[in-house]
Formats: sequence, C-alpha cells, structure tokens
Amino acid sequence: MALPYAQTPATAEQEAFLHLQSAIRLGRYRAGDRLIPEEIAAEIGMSRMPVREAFQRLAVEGLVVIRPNRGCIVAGLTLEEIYETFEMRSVLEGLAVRLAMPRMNAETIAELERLLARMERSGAAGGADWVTRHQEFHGYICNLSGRPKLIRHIASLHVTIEPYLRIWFDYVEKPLSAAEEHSAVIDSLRGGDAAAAEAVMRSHILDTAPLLAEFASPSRR
Amino acid sequence: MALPYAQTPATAEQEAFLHLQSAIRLGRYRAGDRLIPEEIAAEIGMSRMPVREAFQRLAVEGLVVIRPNRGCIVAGLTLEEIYETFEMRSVLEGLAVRLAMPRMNAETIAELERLLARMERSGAAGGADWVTRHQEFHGYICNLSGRPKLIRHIASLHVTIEPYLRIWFDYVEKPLSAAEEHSAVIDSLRGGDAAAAEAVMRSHILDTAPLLAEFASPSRR
DNA sequence: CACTGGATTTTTGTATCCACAAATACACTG
DNA sequence: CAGTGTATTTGTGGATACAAAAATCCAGTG
Repeated sequence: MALPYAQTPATAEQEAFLHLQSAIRLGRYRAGDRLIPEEIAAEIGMSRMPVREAFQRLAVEGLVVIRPNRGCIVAGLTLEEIYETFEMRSVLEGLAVRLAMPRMNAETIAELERLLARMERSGAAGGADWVTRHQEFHGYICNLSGRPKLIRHIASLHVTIEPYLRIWFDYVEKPLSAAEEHSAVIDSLRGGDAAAAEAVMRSHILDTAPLLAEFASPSRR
Repeated sequence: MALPYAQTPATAEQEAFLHLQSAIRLGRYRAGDRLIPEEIAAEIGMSRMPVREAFQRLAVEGLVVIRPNRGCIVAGLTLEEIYETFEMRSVLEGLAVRLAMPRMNAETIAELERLLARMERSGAAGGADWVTRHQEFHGYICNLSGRPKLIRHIASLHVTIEPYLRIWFDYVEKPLSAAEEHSAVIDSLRGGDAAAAEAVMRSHILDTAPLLAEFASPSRR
C-alpha cells in the first residue's frame, strides 16, 4: 500500500488504526455500522484504550463519527460531501502535478504508463483491486511533488472516497472513459507545461464526480 | 472563535483537545516541548486517558508528533513545511473564494470591510490578536463557500501556521502590505469574476510565504 | 575509550470499577 | 386511547491501580 500510514505497526494503537482503516476501505465495515470498542479490541487482541485512541484519529480523517455518549459509527458521505471531496482533490492534486513537473522524465513517465496498464488489467478483478491501482497511479504523481504534507492530505481524501469509488466501479459498466482520462493526464505531463498539466488534472478529477453521482448515493448520514 | 472545533466541550477528551490546541496556538507550548500526559491531565483535572486521546487528534492535525515509545512533543515546522502549508492554503482558499462568489453581495462585502478594519486596528495589540483577526477574515470568506469539509481543512491549516504568523508579526515591522493585499482580495470579489478572485486569493497567499521565510525559522524539528 | 549488559525510568497497555447520559419501557393522567 | 412524564436498563466515558515493554542511563570490562 502506497499510503503514508502503511508502516509496520509499532504500537497497539497503530495496529488498531490500520485494522479499522483497511476494514472501512475494503467495505468490511459499512457506513452507519456501530464500532463497539470492546468488540474490536477482542478481535485484534487488545484492550479498549488503544482502540478508542484509534477512533479519534479516524474521526479527524473523517472515516468515523464520534457522537458524545453515543459511541462511534462509520461515517457515510452525502452526495454533497462526495462532490466536495472531489473538489478538494482537484485543486490539491492539481497543485501536486504542477510541483511534480520538474521531476518528470522518460523514466517516471514510463512508470506511469506501467501503473496505468496495471490499473486497466486490474479492472477485471473487481472494484477493490481497481481502486487500489487507481490510488497508486495518482499517488505516484503526488509523491513526485516532494511535498510530504500535501501527499498525506491527498491520500487521506482518497481513503475517504474509496468505498464509494469501489461500489461505483462494481455497479456500473466498467468505465471505459477512465483509461482515456488517465492517458490524457500522462500526455499533459509529456508536454512539460506545468500550468497545463495542473488544468488537465483538475478537470480530470472534477469530471469523475458527476459519474459517481449518477447512481444513488450508497448512504446518507 | 470562528473555528469549527470551538464548541462547548461535551467530553473530557474534547476539553483536553481544545486546551492543548489553544495553548499551542497562543504559544504557551512551544515547538519541541514535551507533553507529559499525567502533567496535562492534572492541569485540567482529569486522568491520562482522555489526554492521550486528544494527542491522537492533535497528531493528525499536525500540531504534535507522537514518536512510538518516546512520547509526544509539540510539532515544529521546517521552513519547507511552512511553505508547503501556504501552497496548500493557496489552492484550497482559492477554491473557497471561487465557490463563495455566488453569495457575495453588498452586505457580505461590507462585513468583509469591517473585518479588515478590525484586523488593522488589532495590529497595535500584538501578533496574537492580529492573527486571530486575520483568521476571521479568511474564515468568513471560506464560510461563504458552503463547503463544511473544505472549511475544516483550511481552518486546520491556519491553526498549524498561526504560531509562526504570530511570531513573525511581532518580530518584523508591522507589515503594511497586508492591508493592501487584503483590500485587493475584496476588490476582486466586487468584480464578480470567480476565476479572477481565485487567482487573486492564490497569489495573495503565496506572496505571504516568502515574507515569513525572510527571518529565521523558529525551530527545526 | 568504545562496548556490553544490566538497572532505572518512562511510556504504553490492561483490568476493573463507577458515574452519568441516553434510549427504552412503562405506567399514569387527561 | 393518545400523550406525557417517570423509572429502568444499557452502554459510553472516565478514573484508578497495576503490569509489561521499550528506551535511557550508567557502570564495569575488555
């Protein structure tokens, strides 16, 4: 996993966090599900406290909602919030490509082609796989920006919408437009014009949002 | 305070979070300071547990760093990280003004003029005050975007750099350029051109970053 | 003087108990 | 019989005491 969090868990809290994060990303826990500290603690073999600490981190990341005295539930995004996340992604990833441009060369572009090809192939294996590859593609570009905090922010936004991307991908006809869109992004990188690449990335991401909106939102909070 | 977190603390954990956040914002805790759970717990009259939970939230927001088995320290930003934060602010707040444009009218612009005037006056009272007013000015525009998550993200970035803005303001000659810069932002809103306003906000924020960089960074992690 | 191996300190995690808010069930009244 | 107020139950949040593991310190040794 190319996410910045994905390190070997040094503490129980980290283990709980990673466990819950991946469970939500992969759809094992669904929006609205209650997360009972003792249950989860037992599941991974620890006590409540580190699990509760993990809840706090997940809450800031927007993956769960903690309502005082009423426990912790998996967050669901409304249609508006999904849109909003894409809007933020569009400007942040636009910034990322702009900053990444100086590090673009034959080698990095070849790697992007490879990642795109892998994304295409993974489409057959279902949404979970495709979403991971898709994240890797975007993540690779962001990493070239050399901005640690920016990378983290963007990765966090990806995690938030992954469950919806996954369901969408499994539900609708495998979107053929995705391949062309991402090819266009790579093409813009070849041009060497940072501002142009930023514009392409922006519209690529904004174009995706309405596609998700076309079918019913999986859950409203 | 116009930050989304500023609600009446319903739980001990929230109280600890708000306490620590404001202490860091106001410079009571400085970068590199160790945060000992038992000490802080005693200070606000509670046990370790909720304090440690608050640490996790603060860590995600980037205000503290938790190094496994070595405790929690107040995060310091390197010069590069300060720059990076301004870069993110520039695109996110650029997005915010663009989205806020439809809600701009004589009334909201009058309010912005008032906030700007107050910011100017507060300059005499020192950096802590000016920074708060500055945040209010930017926050007001962001709020008009009507995007809850975007507002939160931007507010979080503001909190991160507030200590540095404050020190900078107290240290250098009160920057006269600030008034003109913010006036220019208001002017761009009068024009009604969303894309133009976005561009003005972007360059306003990016222009500020090098000013801070001119004097030595307060601490390197 | 560098290095190794233990003792000490600090941090992290566990177990258990208690208080309190919220949800629920229930009875009482109009 | 509907609506309202009250008691019971449930579960979350927090405190405290205790135990384990990691890091740090320090002295003795080669």
